[in-house]
Amino acid sequence: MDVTVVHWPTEAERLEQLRAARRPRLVIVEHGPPPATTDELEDWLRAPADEADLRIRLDTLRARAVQHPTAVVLADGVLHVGNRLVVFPPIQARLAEVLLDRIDTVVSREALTRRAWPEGAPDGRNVLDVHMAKLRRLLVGTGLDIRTVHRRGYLMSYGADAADVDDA
Amino acid sequence: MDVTVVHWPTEAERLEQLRAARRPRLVIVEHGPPPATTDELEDWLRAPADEADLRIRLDTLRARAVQHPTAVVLADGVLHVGNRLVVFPPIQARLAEVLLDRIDTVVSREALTRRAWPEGAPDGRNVLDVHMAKLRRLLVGTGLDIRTVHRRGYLMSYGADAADVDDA
DNA sequence: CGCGGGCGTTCATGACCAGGAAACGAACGC
DNA sequence: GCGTTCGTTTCCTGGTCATGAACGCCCGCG
Repeated sequence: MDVTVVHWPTEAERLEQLRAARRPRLVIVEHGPPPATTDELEDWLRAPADEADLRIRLDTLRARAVQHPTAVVLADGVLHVGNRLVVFPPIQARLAEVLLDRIDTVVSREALTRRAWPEGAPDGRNVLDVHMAKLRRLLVGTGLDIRTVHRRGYLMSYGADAADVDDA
Repeated sequence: MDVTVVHWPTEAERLEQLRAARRPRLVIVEHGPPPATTDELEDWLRAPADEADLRIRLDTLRARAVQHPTAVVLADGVLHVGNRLVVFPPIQARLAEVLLDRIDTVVSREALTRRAWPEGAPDGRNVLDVHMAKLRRLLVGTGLDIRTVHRRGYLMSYGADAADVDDA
């Protein structure tokens, strides 16, 4: 997910497109007032832009974009986050599905169990825990994050994971 | 909800407080790199700040703060503040519910006790106090704040948390 | 037919959590 | 000051979760 630099007001139309696509963007304001928005994926700078400052604002935007990883698709045991692909074994895949589905809300262990083992769970007292642990490990680096809510279930959300920003 | 202007690095500590309280703030950078964050309630400018630009950035921050209502939703033991999620244990969750429900008004200890322990309170003379203390701790960083009103109960409101910043 | 990899399950152990109780100090209001 | 109310910390107990390691199963492959 990279940040686009766009000039204003010369490239107004391009800016429009970027906004619509919800892509992070930095506006270089050549003259006049900067374009108005409250979108946190947009920032601006005045025209003779200091190189270092520009880089800093770009970094911030990039970091924000990662925090809200626009895309999360899942199909066939494959999770797609940002530009990363993770492959899950069947059980973890089903768990991830439910959790994503109800992201930011608590999902009971019971619901999870039902989805993970549609035809009856095994009954080690502990199976779910183990699979959650494995799932967690598969998720590191994706910006996705599972918190456990004591005695109530689990909760998936976009993480304080501190995604590793590898820029080119 | 107003935006605070704070200088950097001179007032680093004050900035810390504002962040914790999740109050919108504009950092005036006197020298060196600006403080790092991805929080959309923070922005920065270099020191000889242009008056008009400053006003614009302030406006943006204010708009974000309103839009992104220091909002508070609660469901299932999860408190949603800004873009942050906090998970409460059952008793604190119920306490928080009542207090939020009647935000900015005093809630009697008695009412709190009833809600927290629907089927009869335990009777350490002191249980409620303890749980309030715990609740308070869970709330730091959310911008939410509990004041006690002697002999009458408790009162929840949005941060006086860092409102009056007069420290040594 | 034996091997190895991937996956699920089981087990053991230790960390962590919530709530209650008690203790002690601080703040309150007369 | 003084009794009372409130805040915070500490300890304790039952219970829940996390995690690594071992085990077994299925299946494809040489």
